Amino acid sequence: MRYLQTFRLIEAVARAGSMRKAAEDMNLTASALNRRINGFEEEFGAELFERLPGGVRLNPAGELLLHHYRAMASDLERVQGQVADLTGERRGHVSIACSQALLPYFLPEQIAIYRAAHPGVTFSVNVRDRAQAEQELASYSSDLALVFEPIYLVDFEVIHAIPQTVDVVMRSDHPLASRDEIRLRDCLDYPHVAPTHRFGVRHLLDFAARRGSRQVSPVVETESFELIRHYVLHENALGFQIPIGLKIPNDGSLMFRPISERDVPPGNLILGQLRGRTLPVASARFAMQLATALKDYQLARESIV
Amino acid sequence: MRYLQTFRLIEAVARAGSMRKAAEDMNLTASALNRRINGFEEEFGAELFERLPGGVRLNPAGELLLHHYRAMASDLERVQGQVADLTGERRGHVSIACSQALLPYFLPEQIAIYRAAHPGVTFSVNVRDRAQAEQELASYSSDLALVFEPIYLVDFEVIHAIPQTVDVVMRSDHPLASRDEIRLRDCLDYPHVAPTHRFGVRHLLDFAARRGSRQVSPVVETESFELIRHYVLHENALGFQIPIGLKIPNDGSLMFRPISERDVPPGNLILGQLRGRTLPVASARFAMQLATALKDYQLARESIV
DNA sequence: CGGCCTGTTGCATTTTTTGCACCGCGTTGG
DNA sequence: CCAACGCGGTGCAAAAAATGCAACAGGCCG
Repeated sequence: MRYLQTFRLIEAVARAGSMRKAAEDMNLTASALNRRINGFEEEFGAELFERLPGGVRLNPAGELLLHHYRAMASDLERVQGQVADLTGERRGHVSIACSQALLPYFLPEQIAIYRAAHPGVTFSVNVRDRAQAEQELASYSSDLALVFEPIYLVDFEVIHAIPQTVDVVMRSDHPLASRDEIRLRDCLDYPHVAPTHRFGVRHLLDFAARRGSRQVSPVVETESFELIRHYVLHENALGFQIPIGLKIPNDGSLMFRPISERDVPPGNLILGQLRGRTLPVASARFAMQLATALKDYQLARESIV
Repeated sequence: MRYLQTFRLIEAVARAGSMRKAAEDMNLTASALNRRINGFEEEFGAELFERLPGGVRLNPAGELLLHHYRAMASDLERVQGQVADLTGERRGHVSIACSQALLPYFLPEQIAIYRAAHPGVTFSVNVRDRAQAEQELASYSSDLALVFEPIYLVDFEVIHAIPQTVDVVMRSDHPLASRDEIRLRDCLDYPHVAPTHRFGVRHLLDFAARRGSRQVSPVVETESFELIRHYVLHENALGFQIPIGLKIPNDGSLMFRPISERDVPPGNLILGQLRGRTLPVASARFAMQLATALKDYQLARESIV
């Protein structure tokens, strides 16, 4: 939409922190950009940027306007999707911010199912930790968030939630593999590999360990759950992950078991969106599919247990 | 905002039903307008109008887009209001759709109170019946609605409600003036003046009369409550009105008494807005003031009775 | 059929936007 | 301490976009 160009320029300036840099990014002369910004500010009735020596920065008015623009642009996309629906074929784009655990099995399968029914719909999958995911929603960068143990913010609206235990991942020949019930203290006695504090799994572990006057002291600390899963095969250490990100490999080399709920209570895997926002049709439908799939997943697990 | 001009043109075309008429309204040539519309349709990816012989009409896609525009324009105004707040002085505009009963006393007083505190805020007061008022909200033509007995629609969100009896308005020398309790059947035996069916008062009267196998048969039927109040002075007939629109005149010529609640149950005077909409600051604050004033008004009446 | 209204298009004109060169200013670094 | 650098802002001419005017094609009505 050409008429939104000014807003895109404002956004670029805000991002670059400098008119000249933004001008280069947007393939424009600094002077042209400068005049558009000044012109808009005059028309709008207020300055949008603080002019600092060395660049510019959004002032509160600019923040407000930029937020309005993002909300509006997102709503326009929704309308375009609805119109595309009207004309027959289903097009659109779904952007989702999610935790790492969803990457190996759950999300790829769900996206494939959706795209089989609606080939015109494209996807963006952004891997974000629980704090980033909600900012992602607030800035309209993602339509949906599927996150383990998010830090609840006011703007976060829960669509669906399922509990997830924290599981121990280990080699089949690990001493703990034969235990009926795995206690946290047993895990901490063996070498273990854990995610960093940014992740919900670690948060639950730390909390539970402190309660038992113990401490999580990983031999390897990482931001990658994929690394955790592979590392335990080498050192025969323990890893931690939520079950939705786990699947017993065919060769039986790896196995996983929940930590006793007496020690570590289950966390929540939560599907959410920005509060009060009307999602584009494609995203709204995908959200419904995810909610159903999560529900089915939970029912299946309960019936096994 | 100059960049919204295309949308304003689209709205004008939709309103006029013809590009040439709209072009005249907007001080443009038909050719220029035509090209802007066609250009936008191409950019948008869908036609907005059905081309009929004799003019154009919005198609569903156009309806959707126009609704998006109105919502967006209203949100932009909200942002401008917030920015004005930021820079110190409170500016803004409040538009309210209301029933006639609010015109003589309640609304003028409330607006004056608000403007005394915030001289920068201007007002639009649109008199609408209970059906129109909600369409007024849905098209973003009014921020607030204050209506007696509205027909609830899905898009209507109640901010505050107070009950209002249906009162009889009469001259002090009317035979019913001395009665302790006024029954509906007594009223219907005397010549009476009533509003048309569009109004909540009449709706309640009709309903109550049917229940008693009677019928409202006014000697004068009108859309103006002001006329009702003045007419009863001449013929010495009975009029009907809700108490918030009534005040005993100094000369004591006119008086009013509620109809027994056994016959006509009280209706609701309801302050509402469009569901889910974030109101501009000025409107939101005025709504809060109105809600408080309505509450106080109700408390004051209850303490008298 | 002819008048009348509709949306649409080619072309000249006007208005707006852009690019280039330059200014003034504050920070930075030799 | 002064020169170099990067910043936002401005005057002016060129480029681009929007507009007005006139004319065209097509449906409707008397």
